[in-house]
Amino acid sequence: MSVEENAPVPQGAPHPPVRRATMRDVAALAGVSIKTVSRVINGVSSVAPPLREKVQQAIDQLEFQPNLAASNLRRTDRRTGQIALLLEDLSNPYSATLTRTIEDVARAHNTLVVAGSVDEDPQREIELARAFTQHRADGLVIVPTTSDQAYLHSEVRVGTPLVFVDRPPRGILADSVLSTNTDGAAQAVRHLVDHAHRRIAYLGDYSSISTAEQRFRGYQEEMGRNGLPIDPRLVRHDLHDIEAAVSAARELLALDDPPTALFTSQNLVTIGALTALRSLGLQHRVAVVGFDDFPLGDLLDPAVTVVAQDVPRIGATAARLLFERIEASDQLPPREHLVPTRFLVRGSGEIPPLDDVR
Amino acid sequence: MSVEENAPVPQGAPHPPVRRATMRDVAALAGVSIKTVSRVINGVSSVAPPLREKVQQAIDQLEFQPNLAASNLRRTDRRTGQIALLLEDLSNPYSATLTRTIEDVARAHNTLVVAGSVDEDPQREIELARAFTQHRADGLVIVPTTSDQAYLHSEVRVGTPLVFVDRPPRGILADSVLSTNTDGAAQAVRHLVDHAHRRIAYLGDYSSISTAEQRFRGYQEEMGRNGLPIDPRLVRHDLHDIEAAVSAARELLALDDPPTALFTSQNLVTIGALTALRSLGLQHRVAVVGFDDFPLGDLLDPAVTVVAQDVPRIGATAARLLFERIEASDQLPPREHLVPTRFLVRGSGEIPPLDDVR
DNA sequence: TTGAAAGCGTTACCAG
DNA sequence: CTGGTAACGCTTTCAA
Repeated sequence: MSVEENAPVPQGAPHPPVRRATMRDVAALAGVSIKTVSRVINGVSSVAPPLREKVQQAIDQLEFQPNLAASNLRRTDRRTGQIALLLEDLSNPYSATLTRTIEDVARAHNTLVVAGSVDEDPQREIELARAFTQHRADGLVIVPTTSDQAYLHSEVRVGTPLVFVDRPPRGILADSVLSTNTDGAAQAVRHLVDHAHRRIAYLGDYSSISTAEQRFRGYQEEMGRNGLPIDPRLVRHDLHDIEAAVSAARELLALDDPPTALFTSQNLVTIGALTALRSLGLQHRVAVVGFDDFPLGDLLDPAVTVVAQDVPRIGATAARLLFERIEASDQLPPREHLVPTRFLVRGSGEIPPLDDVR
Repeated sequence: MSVEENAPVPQGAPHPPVRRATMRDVAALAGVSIKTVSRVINGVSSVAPPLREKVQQAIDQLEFQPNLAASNLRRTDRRTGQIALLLEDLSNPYSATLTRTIEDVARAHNTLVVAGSVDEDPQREIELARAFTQHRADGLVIVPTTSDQAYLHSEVRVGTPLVFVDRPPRGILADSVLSTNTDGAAQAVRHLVDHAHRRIAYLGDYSSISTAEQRFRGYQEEMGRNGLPIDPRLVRHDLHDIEAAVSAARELLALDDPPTALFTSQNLVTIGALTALRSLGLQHRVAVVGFDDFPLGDLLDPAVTVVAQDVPRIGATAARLLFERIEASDQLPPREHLVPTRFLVRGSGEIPPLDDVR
């Protein structure tokens, strides 16, 4: 039954843990009213220095920590000091970087970040959004997976700030922050054309994803502008993971008339294509330009030429928009923000076409 | 006073947003008491079906969303349904994977995850911990940066579950989940020795970091066990970023009697060393074994042999320990959990030593 | 400058 | 099975 006498303090002591001190406890110990304690904690000026001193001592002695939830319940501004992020997958670099950038802005606004992974599962998106709503997050940043976000109708109605990232909202009007997907893809194709390629393959993610669709459009349009026909055998949609991309790339390269260059519309697809090329010993013979940068893209041999999304800027923009709405009184109409992609020339996109067999 | 009649609903409507419905509103509309609404929402069985039906209709009509903060304030179990993570940096793969794994466990416990980056700044750690505490997170997972966590004393006292990851707690007793750093480092060195290396350099992070210290110990001990002397010129501490590692590696390789193998004790240091080797054209001549895996480590040429931490298992273990304490009534004494590293042979660690000039 | 009372949205307790 | 009343920990309102 004895308590450890020397530090450190053990976790899970045999006794029921001590109750947290409340303002009432502090007030009692300091011999003042609860309201005075509140004033001291909130730094309201109108407290006489000696009183303030006594209260502060009581706070320190009791190791008092105010309960923000209780505080916010009564406060006029009704802010919980938390914003929520609905992400594709917290563990992928895009989501992780986005979260980090938003966190930095949030910190400046004295706000914490709660995040969840949706994993391209619409049901999960709805559940997560509901959970965040019931926790009364001050605002939501959403990388949507659902085809329609009308389920957020009631949140819009009560004025919860919403910012969509990567993919625009459907069924509701809200701010969004998007990359210039079509332009970026067109630039990639143009780069390959400028390097004398004519048989350029497209390897893309699920075509139901709006970004994939836009990137494919950029590919199509740029091919057209250069008078190049699109060989349907060189177009592969719906590649969502490395495995699928490896197989698709291998099949393309096994054609009688294989492509001399690959445009891969997404991170994992690029990695899959590179893996396939490497296994065939073709990594220095077939050109590759990928959409989305990835870690160590510059350490590979050849280094990978990519259309990089400016994720930090996307995150910062989204966070800025969100806090503008959280803190502003007058609400402006929703806007769509475009963040330009950056083209990073690093080697794989500058490989010349293999000599054709004519 | 008119409401938009057609979808989509605009964000930032000119009218002041509608007030959220409360249980009181639902009760009034359904013609029942607030308590009955509460029962319906919490799925308590003892509500007559017809009543339940009426209440449910009112809930749907008003788009009522319960306020969890208010609920938790009154509830006996006092859980907020949120756990907090104090991480090194949300955007690095270790932190991101850890977060994701913990999120998965948390989801099964109907709990959300709020996370923050400490950036190796002790002051930031303390501030973040205080913020999480004031939000009354149900438990904390901490990758500590401070040298002493006595500042968490009051949290331990009131029984907030705490789990330390990657580095053990100091100044308090709490659960921890650690990798087998010393063993893993020793295994790396042994591997190099088995491949006939004798001049093996150590490149490590800040020696103040306990994991770096342990990994260095593993290096020392294994060198000793093999009767190999440690040349102080081949030991470089306090390399915390890629830049520093590049410089250090270049210096080592410029020695009259350079190392034939490098053991790098951390992610960024490994990348720096590889960068230096590549720039010198030595990537196929000098062996490298790194601690910590990194994305695409298997796509480089040569692929990188590493001692990989099992981050998913670390995260799952930490989350499991946390929820055991959150949900258990009887508290066991804190434990230290060791998660074994995995040795991944991929190429860079199997390069034989260059012929010495004797 | 200080404090008493009411209230935030919900659940606990105990009658009916 | 249902509801009234008190209470959670804090801020607001208003009076002293």
